[in-house]
Amino acid sequence: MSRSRLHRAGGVRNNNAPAPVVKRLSLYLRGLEKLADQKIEEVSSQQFARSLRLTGAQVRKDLAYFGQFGRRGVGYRVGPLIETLRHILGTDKTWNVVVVGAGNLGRALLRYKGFAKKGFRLVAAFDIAEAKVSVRVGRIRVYRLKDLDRIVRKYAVKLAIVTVPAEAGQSVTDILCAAGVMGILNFAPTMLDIPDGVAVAPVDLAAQLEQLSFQVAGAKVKG
Amino acid sequence: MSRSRLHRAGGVRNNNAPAPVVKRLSLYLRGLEKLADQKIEEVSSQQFARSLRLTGAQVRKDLAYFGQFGRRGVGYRVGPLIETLRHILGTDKTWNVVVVGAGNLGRALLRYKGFAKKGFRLVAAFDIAEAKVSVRVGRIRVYRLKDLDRIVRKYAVKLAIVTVPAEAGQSVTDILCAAGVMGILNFAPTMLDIPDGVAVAPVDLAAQLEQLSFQVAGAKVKG
DNA sequence: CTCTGTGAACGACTTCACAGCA
DNA sequence: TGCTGTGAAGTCGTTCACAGAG
Repeated sequence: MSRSRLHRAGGVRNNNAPAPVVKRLSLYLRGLEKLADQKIEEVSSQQFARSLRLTGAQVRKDLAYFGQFGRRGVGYRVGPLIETLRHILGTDKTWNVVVVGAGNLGRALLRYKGFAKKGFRLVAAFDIAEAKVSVRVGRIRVYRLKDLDRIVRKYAVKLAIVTVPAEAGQSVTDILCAAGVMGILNFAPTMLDIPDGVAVAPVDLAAQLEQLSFQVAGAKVKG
Repeated sequence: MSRSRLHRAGGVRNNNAPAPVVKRLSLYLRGLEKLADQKIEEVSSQQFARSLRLTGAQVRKDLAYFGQFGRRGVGYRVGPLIETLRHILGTDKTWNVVVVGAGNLGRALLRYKGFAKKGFRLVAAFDIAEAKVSVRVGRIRVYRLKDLDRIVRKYAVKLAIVTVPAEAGQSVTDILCAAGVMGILNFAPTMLDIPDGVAVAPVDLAAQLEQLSFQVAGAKVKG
């Protein structure tokens, strides 16, 4: 394909890329942002891949799922590619996000600065414990669960972070989905039943440690 | 293989299973623990798989990487399989773990009860900020970074959780590896250089939200 | 008959290798 | 020459389907 209209327009293809590719897009974006901090304006797939412990071919093929962003003989322009990836990932616009569960983890996430830099704005938190309700964590207020529907609609919230105990995970999820939330970052160590069209990203911290345990204990067997 | 010595001894094969299989092992363990809570003692691969949104064949094949644990015509015994999976994952013994970085996230993890249930004991935390040093978070004390080597050796710590800013990730990692840590759960949004034999599990929370953003924004295009 | 364990078939992702453009 | 974009080849994981045990 030579100098397609798509390329000139800066358009983005979406040939339903495999999930692993989309996962790496986030990694690429982070890597590119680091290069931009270093005032590096151009990078070849090879150079860039090395810093991520991948291969140039993989970077090129991954990006090619979405369009033609490189320049032959040169490489990729860092700034424009950052813009493009943000557009693909949908983070060129700001997302309002709520946190359900104002326990230790929930409060820590409410204070975490990293989300804002990536285009996510935490707008409210929710908890069932009266003691936690109405207080502020950082700038964000903790509401009663019964206010969830109202607030989610008011701020057009599409993404939620769930940090409640496993037992409460499903009921909270039902409330979120009913209110129109379309994506859930789930820290509750339980499987959530969700309607079609809603996405869940599970994060099981204990399971992550288990994986390390396996690798460390297993290495002993081999070596 | 019929009634092998391996099976009767309750031994565990390790035919270097693929990473996705090992990842699911943690999921299986969680699911089985839930069944055990419900006093369910036996389960077929089919039944079990349904609750995890997988197929029976996949569950059977995954487990078969490590041995023969089922009974034909019956299914799997929940209790013994839990023991087996813990043994495979290395969590039948307790691991001492340290947390480096006593910011919001680090402190939240220090208070998180879920680790203990899975065989991980947090023994100490570390931070560079003098204001955070010497205080206790829950039962765990926060030490100066210069005490890390001593403490890690004293408690034979092999696993660490890193919750420092991206810029500090690498230097903290070097100190951990020098002290003998073999596995790092990394919340710092940066790529860590580690010696051979050391394992890293990266957890990029902002990237997880990006994945949801992609799915939610992308769904709009299709539907 | 039920359900496991497992080769064989299939499909998905990655790597290779090179044509084509700058 | 240098580097991208991409079919073709190869590898890895999943699903199928059935023999065999209980």
